[in-house]
Amino acid sequence: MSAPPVIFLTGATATGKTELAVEIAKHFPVELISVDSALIYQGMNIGTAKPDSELLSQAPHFLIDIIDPAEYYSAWNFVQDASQLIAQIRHRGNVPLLVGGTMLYYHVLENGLNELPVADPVIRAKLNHEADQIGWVAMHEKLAEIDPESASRIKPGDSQRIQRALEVFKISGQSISDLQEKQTERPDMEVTRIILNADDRARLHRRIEQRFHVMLDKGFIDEVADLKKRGDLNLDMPSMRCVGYRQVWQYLEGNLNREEMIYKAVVATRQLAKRQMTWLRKQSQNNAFDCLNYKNTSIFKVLNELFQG
RNA sequence: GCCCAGGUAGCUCAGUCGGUAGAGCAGGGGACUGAAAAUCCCCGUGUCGGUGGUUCGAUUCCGCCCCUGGGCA
Repeated sequence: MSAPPVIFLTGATATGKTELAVEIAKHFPVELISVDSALIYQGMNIGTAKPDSELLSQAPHFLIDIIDPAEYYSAWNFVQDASQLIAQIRHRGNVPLLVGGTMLYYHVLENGLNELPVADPVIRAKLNHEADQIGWVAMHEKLAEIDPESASRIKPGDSQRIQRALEVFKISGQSISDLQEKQTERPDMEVTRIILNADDRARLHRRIEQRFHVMLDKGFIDEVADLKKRGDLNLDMPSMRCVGYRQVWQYLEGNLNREEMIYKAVVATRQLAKRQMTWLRKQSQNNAFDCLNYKNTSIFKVLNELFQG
């Protein structure tokens, strides 16, 4: 059989990716790989809109619940994990269906990553300490001395990228711009892309707000309170910077009242969706199916044709 | 009913000693190579509550009206 080698199913948050993936899995020989930088965390279920255990047993997803919230994961880790899984799934004769909304992960999986040094917590801490004293603008000036090219590309306010560029130089002695200039090997992969478009923005915003209230009803605040109680997590960790978790954490610390917390969490989710759509707009200029409404079964017609080859 | 304070961008407010106005947030667009649900960049015309008056010119000063707080009855 000549099935499509890899399917990417993506879309902004709250557009129904998971439901569609499960539906597809019922009808086609696919295995699901989650492409989501928040679903990787164990114990972060309600606020990440993680599919529940019943759904997961119906339609198993790889790369969900793979690390503890105190641990770090990265785009590079994702590429390693996903590539391996894709190969295994194909070996079994199935089609990998990648589903999720972390657009950087899709991007690096398709386009490859340069060989760069891995993140080093000690160096990052040092750089943060230095930045606390002289400020990120001054750090940016230091970057300009060692690597004018990336300094011109990275904005003086972009602390995260300034830190990374300095870190790479400290570890490797080479500038990140030099290292990134080298050609990356592109994985040999034919992608069929399904993008769930948010039909209209106002409706998506309403759905986001309603979904957050449902999360609260399901006990989201308790979930965060339990994580906070552990004592080894903090707001600087990627896990606790996830949309919703950050705001509820601040609420639990008394820095936001309940109303502010809800408002800010909803706003943060909307802004996330907007950033995702910026990536998607670029993508849909390529070979995307834009499925405004998959329930009209048009998507299944397309998939049928694909799987029949 | 009287007194006071307000009514300016979607919201909270600043301001114009009279020459039609600007911040924060929201919102929109964009960037994106080991934190990415992260991090960052760009974008501000709105009957200045209504209506009369003074004035070359009123959102700004004056009168009246409407609305919202608070106080007194």
